[in-house]
Amino acid sequence: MTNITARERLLNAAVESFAEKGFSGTTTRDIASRAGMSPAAVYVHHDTKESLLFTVSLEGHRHSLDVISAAAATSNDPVERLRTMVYDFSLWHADNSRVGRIVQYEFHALTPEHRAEIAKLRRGIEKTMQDALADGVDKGVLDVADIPGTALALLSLGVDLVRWFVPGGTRTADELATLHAELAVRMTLRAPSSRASR
Amino acid sequence: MTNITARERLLNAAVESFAEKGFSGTTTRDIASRAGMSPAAVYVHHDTKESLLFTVSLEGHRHSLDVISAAAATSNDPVERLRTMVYDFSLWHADNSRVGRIVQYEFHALTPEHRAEIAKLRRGIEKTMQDALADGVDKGVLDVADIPGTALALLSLGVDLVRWFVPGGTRTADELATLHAELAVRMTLRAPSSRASR
DNA sequence: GCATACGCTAAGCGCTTGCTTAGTTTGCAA
DNA sequence: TTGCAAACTAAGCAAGCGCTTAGCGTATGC
Repeated sequence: MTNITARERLLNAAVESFAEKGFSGTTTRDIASRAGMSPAAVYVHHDTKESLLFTVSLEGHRHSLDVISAAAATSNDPVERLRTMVYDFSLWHADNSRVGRIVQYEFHALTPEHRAEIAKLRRGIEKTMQDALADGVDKGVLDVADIPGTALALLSLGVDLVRWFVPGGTRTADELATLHAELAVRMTLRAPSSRASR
Repeated sequence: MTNITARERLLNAAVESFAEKGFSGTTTRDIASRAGMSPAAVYVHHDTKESLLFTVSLEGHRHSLDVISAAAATSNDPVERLRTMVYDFSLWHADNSRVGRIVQYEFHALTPEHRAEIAKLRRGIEKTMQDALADGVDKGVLDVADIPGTALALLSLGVDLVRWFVPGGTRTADELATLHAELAVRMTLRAPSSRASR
C-alpha cells in the first residue's frame, strides 16, 4: 500500500525532473528530494535511474498507442476517423506534455534493449495512422500519394507540440487538438473534382 | 589561421557530441578527444561548455531564420511563397539534422540570458511564417482561421523531422521537403467554391 | 512478547565532472 | 640569437555523480 505510493511518488518526481532538465541533467538526488526521501530510498523501489526512465517512457508510449488505437476504432468513415485520431493524439500530448517530452526526447538515453522494446510501440503508432490513411484512399475518400510520409507529418503535429505547449497558456488543449484535426483533414481529403471523377 | 581551424574543429566536435548524447550527456573530454586535443585545449578557444552550446545554437537559429526569410522574399504569389518557405525550412532541417536537434532540443540547457537572446530569433521565424499566411488571407488566396496556430503547425513539419530523419535513409531530403510543401499548401489553400464566393 | 521483515536513512565509496594551473613547445619579430 | 606571445598539454582540484552498505525504527505474524 505505502509501497505502491512511495514507488509512484518517485515516478512522479522522475517525470517532473526528466521533463524539466532531461535524463542526463537529472540526478538521483533530485528525484529523491522531490519525492521527499533520502537518495538511497530511490533504490528500494527502482533498480537504476535508467529503469525509472524506462518505466515512464514505456507507460507513456503505451498510453499514446492506446489513445490512437481507440480513436481508430470509433468510426468506419475515413474522414471522421482521421479527425478523431489526430484530435485525440494531439490532445493526449497537450494534456501530458511533460510525459510527452520524455517519451519523445529521451529515447536515446534508454539502454539498447529498452530502446528496442519501445521502438516496437512506436512502429505500432505509425502503422495505425498509415492503415487509417490507406483505408481512406481505398474507399476513394482520401487522396494521399505518400502514405508513410503523410502519416509521419500528421503525428508530428501532436509530437512537436510538447516542445512549446504550456498548460494554462493562451490556447487550450482542446482548441489546439481541434485545429490539428482540421488541418489533418485538409491535408488528406480528396478534392471534390477528383472525387467526382471516380 | 590555425586559431580559427582549431576553434572550428572544437565546434564541429561539439555539434557531433551534443547531437548524439545531448548537452548534459556530453563531457568536455568527449569534445576534446573528438577534436584530437587534450581536455584543457577546449578552454583555450571557448569559455565554458555552455558557451560552445550557445555558439552552435545561435548559428543554427540564424541560419534557419535566414533560410525562411530568404524564401519569404522570393515571390509575391502567396501560394508559391508558402511552398518555397516550407520546402526550404524542411530542407534545411533535413540537411542539418544534427544542428537541428541541438537547436530544437537543447534550448533549455542555455543560460537564461542566452535563452532570451535565442528566443528573439525564434519569434522572428514564427513571425515570418505568420506574415506570409496573413498576406495570403488578405489577398483572398489562402483560408486560415488560426494564423499563429497554423504557422506553428507548418513549422512543426520541419522541426519534428530532426527527431527521426537519417541522411541516406529511404527518403531524400528533397522528397521530404517537397511533401511538406505540398501538405502546407493543402492545409491553407482556399477551396475553389469559397474563392468564387469572394 | 519476541522474531522477523520491511521502509527508510546516514554515511560514504570509487569514479567522473567542469575547469584551472603550471609548464612545455613552437613560430616569428627584432 | 634572443625574446616573447600564442597554442597546447600533463596533472590535478573540488564538487558532484550513481549506487551501496550498514543499521535503525516500526509494524505484523506467531
